[in-house]
Amino acid sequence: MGCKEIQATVRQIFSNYIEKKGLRKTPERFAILDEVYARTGHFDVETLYIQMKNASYQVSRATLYNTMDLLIDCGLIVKHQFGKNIAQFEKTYRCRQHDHIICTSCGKVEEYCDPRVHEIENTVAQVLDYTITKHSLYFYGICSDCRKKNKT
Amino acid sequence: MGCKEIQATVRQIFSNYIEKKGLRKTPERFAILDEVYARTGHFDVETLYIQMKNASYQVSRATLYNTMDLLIDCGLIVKHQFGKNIAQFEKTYRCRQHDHIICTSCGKVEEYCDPRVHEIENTVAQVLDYTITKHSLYFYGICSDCRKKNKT
DNA sequence: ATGTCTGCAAAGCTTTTGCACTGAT
DNA sequence: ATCAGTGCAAAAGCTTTGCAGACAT
Repeated sequence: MGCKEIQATVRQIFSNYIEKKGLRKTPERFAILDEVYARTGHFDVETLYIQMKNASYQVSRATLYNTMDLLIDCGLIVKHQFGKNIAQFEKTYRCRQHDHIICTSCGKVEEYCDPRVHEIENTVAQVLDYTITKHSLYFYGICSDCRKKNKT
Repeated sequence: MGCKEIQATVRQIFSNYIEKKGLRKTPERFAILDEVYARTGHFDVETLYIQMKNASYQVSRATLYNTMDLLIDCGLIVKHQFGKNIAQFEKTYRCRQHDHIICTSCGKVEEYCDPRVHEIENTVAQVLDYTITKHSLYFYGICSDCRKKNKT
């Protein structure tokens, strides 16, 4: 599936969601969705704002925050708080579900996937009687590069 | 081990830390430590500030934030970001290590402990070559109470 | 005595809100 | 023609910072 097809598909998902919720299909909302899906990796609202200001489409911060909430609600993006006060976002469609490890020395973020996370999720859901909708798992530590540098 | 003994012990830990770092043993720092360890559960800086203002000891927000950083650094408290922008803190000494599940409907926070988290940690550390110092794991969902209410 | 720590207030940053205008339905 | 959505700017809320005075060493 190429970039164009993914764009078309997520637009369709978003479109269905908007209809279902009885909201309006504004050009801003789809422009933001495109911009989000053109990005790779993590980003924050301010970065997206600057980028869209400089590029073809102008949007306000208010609309960006509003649309982020919609995209989260329909599952097209996820929101992270990597220990800072700046929320980081990440697209999810056609992206393998994964968790993150952050190097506290250089700030590098890497991804991994371990099926045991879901096993734990199932156990916790059963024991505490929750309907779990999402999880967030982060490991923090020192990456091998930083370990070497510190020894020098 | 009673409350008094815990207070004495954590004061000693903090005292050693301050000496090792070449910092000063100010009354404010120990007053904040006491207050933190007198609390149960999670709290934010503003709550602590109000409480200390109303109680025997007056401290500034600046000192509170400063001291929180020290207490985190010496491992006497941990900092959480439960998806909001308000940092939540929690004491750690003599507290069983645990993770959290948050009800997205009523905001209730419950705790659980699953040994498989450490197994995942070990695997990730080995595969990606990190020295992992901490992790944060949160599940989000709907608790049984809220599920019942929504059906009414 | 020295220089770190404190308190206060101001500033900084991200996010939210109020309001008038715009545009999707 | 409605009224939800947008943009702008102001406000809000948590956290950090600058600076003068206080006090631990």
